[in-house]
Amino acid sequence: MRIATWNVNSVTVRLDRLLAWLERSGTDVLCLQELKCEAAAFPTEALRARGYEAAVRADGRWNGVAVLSRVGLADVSGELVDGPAYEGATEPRTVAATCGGVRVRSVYVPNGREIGHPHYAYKLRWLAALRETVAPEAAAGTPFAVLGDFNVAPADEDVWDISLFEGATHVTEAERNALAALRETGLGDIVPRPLKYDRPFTYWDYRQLGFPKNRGMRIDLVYGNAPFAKAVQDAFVDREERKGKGASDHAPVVVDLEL
DNA sequence: ATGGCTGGTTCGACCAGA
Repeated sequence: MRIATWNVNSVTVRLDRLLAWLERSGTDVLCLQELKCEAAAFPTEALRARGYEAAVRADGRWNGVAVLSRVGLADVSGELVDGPAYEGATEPRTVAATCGGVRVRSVYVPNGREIGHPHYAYKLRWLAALRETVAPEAAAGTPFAVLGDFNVAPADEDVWDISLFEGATHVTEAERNALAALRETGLGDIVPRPLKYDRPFTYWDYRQLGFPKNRGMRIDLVYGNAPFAKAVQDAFVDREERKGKGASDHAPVVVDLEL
């Protein structure tokens, strides 16, 4: 089974590339983030025509997540346990489903904007709620993984030049501690192969030739429990999808499982 | 063979992304 996660940065603009990528990659289960569409505008029919069911949570703003599956889609759940609100709204940033015997949760962790900004405190609260929500599933004896855009680089080598990140979000001790607490529920970091260069970056800024110069970050992560990790045959970043006109600024992370 | 932002919204300057 092939499972992947991809921040598509607007499913509306990216639909043709999404459909082409699904066919080219042969992905069975795909966790999507940053849909930027209303739930009613999600391309359910186009995906169904290609054999994929979809669990979608979206509200038309800068978030929105989904799980696509062509191997079954059951036990869909949305909200975090005691999940925080931002400016009074509970945002659609996660959805979980069981697909072909694997429990997956797609996450789009809040960006944080700046240290000290209310969005940064929200990000840390959101990660704490994620930990509480996934703890029982992580402890299960069946394969489970949290996949998505975590907006945190787990270590200094997960950004192209750590010296440029002083005082910035995505690399702070508090954010990394939140990831460590998440892993303590029984989840391990499934680190993908980069396919080119030495580090498996998953995001490159659109500006200043970020991709050609490989000024990237590894912020799209796959955290799997022991039964999931045991089934992993391969994992890689599909950087080909970052190329060309009309690419998302994130590349898909692909994981192959032998169940 | 990869190119100096892109997408969405308040319809066109501004916000958010990271």
